[in-house]
Amino acid sequence: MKKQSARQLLLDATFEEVYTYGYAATSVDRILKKASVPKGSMYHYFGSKKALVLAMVEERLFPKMDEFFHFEKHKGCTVYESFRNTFAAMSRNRPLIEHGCPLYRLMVELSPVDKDFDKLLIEKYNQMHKGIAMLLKQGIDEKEFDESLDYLAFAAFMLSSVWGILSLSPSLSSPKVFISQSRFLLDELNRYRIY
Amino acid sequence: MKKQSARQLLLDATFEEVYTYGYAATSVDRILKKASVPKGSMYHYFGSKKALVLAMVEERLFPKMDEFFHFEKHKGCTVYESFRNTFAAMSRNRPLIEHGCPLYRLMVELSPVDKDFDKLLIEKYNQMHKGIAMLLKQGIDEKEFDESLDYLAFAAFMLSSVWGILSLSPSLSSPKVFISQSRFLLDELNRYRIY
DNA sequence: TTAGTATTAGACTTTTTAGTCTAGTGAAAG
DNA sequence: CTTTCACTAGACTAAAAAGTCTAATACTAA
Repeated sequence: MKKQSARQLLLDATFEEVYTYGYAATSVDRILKKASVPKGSMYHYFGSKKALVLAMVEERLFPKMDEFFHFEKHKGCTVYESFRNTFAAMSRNRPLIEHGCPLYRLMVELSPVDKDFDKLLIEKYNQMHKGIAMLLKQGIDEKEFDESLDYLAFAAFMLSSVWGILSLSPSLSSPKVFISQSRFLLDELNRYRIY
Repeated sequence: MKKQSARQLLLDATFEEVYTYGYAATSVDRILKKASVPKGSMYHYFGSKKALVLAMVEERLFPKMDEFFHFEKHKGCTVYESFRNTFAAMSRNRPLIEHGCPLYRLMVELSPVDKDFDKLLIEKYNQMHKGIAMLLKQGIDEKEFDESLDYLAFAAFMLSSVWGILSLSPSLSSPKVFISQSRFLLDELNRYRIY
């Protein structure tokens, strides 16, 4: 399928540019140059800069999120251990540690000023929140965690905290810092474990 | 001193525009219109858009931060209670809950791409981190908290988490959500209390 | 091969951007 | 009163922005 090649190149370049510079500071011309695609092609596939970036969010950013954040019970692990493993994997993910969470960065920039972006980004937020919450709930159901754990609230807290840590200035961010800070989340979760 | 009035109006308008739209999406012309100040005056006081915003950060945003985040031991309170009070006060601060932390939002947008902004914002980060850490340290010294509390790491975690919570999409943010999520930070701190 | 559609190409337009320039105004000091 | 200088005023410029347009080209199916 060579037919989609220009479209795919555009989405790839758009992800990189927006991840680096943010939405407002990204220019269509720079995307075209990076993708080596002429303007006519871009406006053939996408109606506007905004439409291009919205498509990029769905087709590049969301899948990338599923790669970064993997909240499922790992084989032969408790729920607690699964979170521990996931955090450890995140700390080893260079782009994530260095550039922060692409979804959250876009949310910080655009959610307050654009309801189309807000709606789309919140869809993914809800999905992730639900994923984490269900995993915590599973831990409660399987008597790993105490019933007093407010799994919905804690899932939201985990998301906020992790995004907060990841999206600090690159000068403040490193695998070690991520491990050190995320440990407090694990410790807090550990409070609810039943021995 | 009427002499400084145009300058002050510019800084006020710049804070509002940048807090709302971010740096890249803020235009000098809109600032001038909002402040009702002609262009000549602006370029008399400030050499460029960037210089204007850097001045705004120092003269408006930083003082605002000291207002929002008040990490000192409150009179007649334990350190734990002081944090609890500060969080409660933050949850009642409308602009903070609705628009997020202005420093963090700017850090997310600019730290990765502009070292002048990064340097300035990190200065404030370090100051706040130190303030929180010293307060925790005081709690350890006064036997309120166990020595095992890594006060530097926990102070960093608190900052990241609070910023993460505050700067979520406005659709996800509310006083209740802030209280519910920040409670986990207090619970975690509570683990280290000596009774 | 050919007709028809999808894609490419990039010059062009319009709007907006940051920033410049020069003439003027007003207050304060001599 | 007058000189001086900080400040005002906004028209102007140049660059960059998003988006349009038309003609050429490459596929694809008949």
